[in-house]
Amino acid sequence: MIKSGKRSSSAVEDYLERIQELIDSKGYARVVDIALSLGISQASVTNMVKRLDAEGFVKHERYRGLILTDEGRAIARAVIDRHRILTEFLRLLGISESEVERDVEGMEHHLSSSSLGAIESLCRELTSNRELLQKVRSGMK
Amino acid sequence: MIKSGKRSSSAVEDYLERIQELIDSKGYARVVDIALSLGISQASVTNMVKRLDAEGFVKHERYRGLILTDEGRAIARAVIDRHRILTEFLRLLGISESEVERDVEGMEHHLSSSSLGAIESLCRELTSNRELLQKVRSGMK
DNA sequence: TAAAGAAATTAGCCAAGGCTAATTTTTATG
DNA sequence: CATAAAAATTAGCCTTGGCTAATTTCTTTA
Ligand SMILES: [Mn+2]
Ligand SMILES: [Mn+2]
Ligand SMILES: [Mn+2]
Ligand SMILES: [Mn+2]
Repeated sequence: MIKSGKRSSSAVEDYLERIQELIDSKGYARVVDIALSLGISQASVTNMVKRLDAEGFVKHERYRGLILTDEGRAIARAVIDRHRILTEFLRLLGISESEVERDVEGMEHHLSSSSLGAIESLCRELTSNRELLQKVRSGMK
Repeated sequence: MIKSGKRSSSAVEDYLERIQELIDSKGYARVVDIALSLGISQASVTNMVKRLDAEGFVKHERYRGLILTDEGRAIARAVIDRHRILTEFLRLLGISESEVERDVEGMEHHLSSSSLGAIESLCRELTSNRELLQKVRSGMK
């Protein structure tokens, strides 16, 4: 029996995604780093961390550190995956880096795993078939 | 000189999209119809209509009707376009209708026109090349 | 080891976008 | 044309997720 897990908001997903990325790259995620890298205030991060703890996505010790629960990590990994695939997809299509970032950061919260799988398959095809890729790229206004 | 027009929220875009669709299909958009078809209360619609009027997206006469301004119509048309292309794209990939609807309704607010053009081109290619489409579809888990 | 500085938290505020209940206005109908 | 029903609005509430300013706790350093 798998617990269903209610849909997380885009904001919650962005926090979990960034927390996991910080842990992957520096080994820990401090409030100040989360704030800096998401471009929001430390106070806002403290509030959200309290919420993420209450909802069981992180374990938080006041004035100390922060770790992800299994559930929080699962959500973070899923978001990071969607981010990665969507980025690969739009880059393949020749979209400018700044537009890729903006589009992906929004779309990553609205992609079912079916759609993700389909786009993944499409990326594989576009990568292995450069002629196709050229054709698609040349068909854009 | 083209007025830049600040980014509209997803909620604003959903309202304008639906208002335009109602006008296209029945000739007018009443508060009660907007509420019914978006699945929200009439009171919430009245509030938003007031906001859309204040921001110049619709012209509203109290207890009377509602029309879109040029700016409102332009936004509505753009959202409807993104909705249509994304729907075509995910359907081509074989995603179930209910997932298509959910994904599209969210993603349509986060797609630059570059990305839209690229996906449009991709749809043309997938439509005219059934062998490619089969290959992509069979590559999905 | 006492300050100073950095990090975290709290308090209090705001806007967006929902809701229900009550009221007002318009429309339809006997 | 009076009244009932439908539509629209208002009033008042709530949650989410931001903000700044003030305060508290931890860490570094002279
Ligand atoms: Mn995001
Ligand atoms: Mn992301
Ligand atoms: Mn939508
Ligand atoms: Mn739509």
